[in-house]
Amino acid sequence: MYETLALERASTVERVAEALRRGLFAGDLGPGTPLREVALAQSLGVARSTVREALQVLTGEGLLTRVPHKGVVVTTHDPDAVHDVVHARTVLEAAGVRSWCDASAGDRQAVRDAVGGYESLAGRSGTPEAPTAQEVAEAHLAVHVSLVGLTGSARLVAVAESLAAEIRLALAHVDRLRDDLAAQVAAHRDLLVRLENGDVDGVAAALASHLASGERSIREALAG
Amino acid sequence: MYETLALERASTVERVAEALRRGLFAGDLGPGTPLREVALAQSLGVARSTVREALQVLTGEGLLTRVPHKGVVVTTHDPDAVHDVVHARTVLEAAGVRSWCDASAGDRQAVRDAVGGYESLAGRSGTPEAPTAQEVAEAHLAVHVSLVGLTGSARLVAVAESLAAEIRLALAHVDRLRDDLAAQVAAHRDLLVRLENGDVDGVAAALASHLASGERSIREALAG
DNA sequence: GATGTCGGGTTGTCCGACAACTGTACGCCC
DNA sequence: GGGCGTACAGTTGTCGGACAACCCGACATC
Repeated sequence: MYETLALERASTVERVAEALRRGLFAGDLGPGTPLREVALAQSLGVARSTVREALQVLTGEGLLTRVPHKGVVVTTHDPDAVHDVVHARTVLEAAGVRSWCDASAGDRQAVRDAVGGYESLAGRSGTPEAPTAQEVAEAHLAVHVSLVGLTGSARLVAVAESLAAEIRLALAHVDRLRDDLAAQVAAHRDLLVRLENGDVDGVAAALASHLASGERSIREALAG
Repeated sequence: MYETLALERASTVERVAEALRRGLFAGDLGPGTPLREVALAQSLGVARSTVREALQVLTGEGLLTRVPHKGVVVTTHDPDAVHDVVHARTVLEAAGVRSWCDASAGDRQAVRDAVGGYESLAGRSGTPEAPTAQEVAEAHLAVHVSLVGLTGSARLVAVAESLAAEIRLALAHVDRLRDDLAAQVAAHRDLLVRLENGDVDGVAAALASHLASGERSIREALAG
């Protein structure tokens, strides 16, 4: 009984971390921006120790970088780091695709749902309730994470989400993927169709090139 | 000039975290053991806030688990968690093995060195300077991590190390792998030989069964 | 037996303080 | 002018203490 009940009590640390995350993804806090502990504590109305804990949480997630005795700054992504993240995602998602046949029905359905969500979001573009760039990026990344979910490993999914967060951070400032949104969605739907048909190797290859092209556009955006 | 110079200044937080890690891996702190902040602060001679930061670091690494308003305890591994970790490692190491041909010479050499280190350590067994169980486990895990290194992704290596740490924790209390140390070493040497011969698929399969058997012995040890 | 109350122990958060460290600016000397 | 030592302001790293919120078990009550 009462299985569906739950209550969320966010600690102050978690609320501070969440506020910073919002600022990060919204682009208010660009890469390299230093985060001063006292200033944050004052403007948020919390103690410095609380801010420190929140900063440490985000540092653990790779969003911030701590330099001893100098402070915490928003992580900057050099091309090598971008490549590393994309490479890691390629490995994880390829592993997920390869286990499509062995995956549980629920995990497979999660992929279908994620693609469907991406589609329906894109379908709203141009209407009064057009999705924001952030929502689109979110839905897009959800598709990719759901592929990793096919491995059935909660830990790998957590890693994939962490990697996605890093990429999202790099994209927060350079979002110009919307020009070909329809094509993007179609490409992902195509991947799913081929998966359902058992074309595992083909999907893996297509995925690799999809991610590589994504990496290129991020690099260009960072360089420009 | 001076490229080889370096100096390590460990912060107090890091020293506390390291001390706790030692206790964890040595088996002094069994799964489920609660870690009281004030008591730790007193016995280590540091402030409570410092202990809190160290605990948060280890919590981020998955070694400890924080329960709100109740405290931090040593993470306990149910069979599902063990399976998840082993499964994740299988995926990562298989990915590494598959990229043997594309890997850099340095990464390949790292595998050879790791296997060599494992062998030389095992060769000392029975002599006056016999290796401790902990050293053996360390060398064994180093081999597996080096396989992930073949992917060339620093982030995946970091994940592999974190997973290895979790397993090492589960093994800290149930170490009875030494009975067949020579066979273990030989099996890993065999993997390397087959890799050098290009038998990628064979190695991947052997690796999977090796990890699965490792999982079995951990499960048995946990159940017993 | 279910419910209400109380008290001890622990965490969550805040505050204030100070040493250690970093980067910069200034003055000095060769 | 360039190298060197020093002083200074800003920031982090660590400390100690304080108190409310909270969890849990024991006890009393209905």
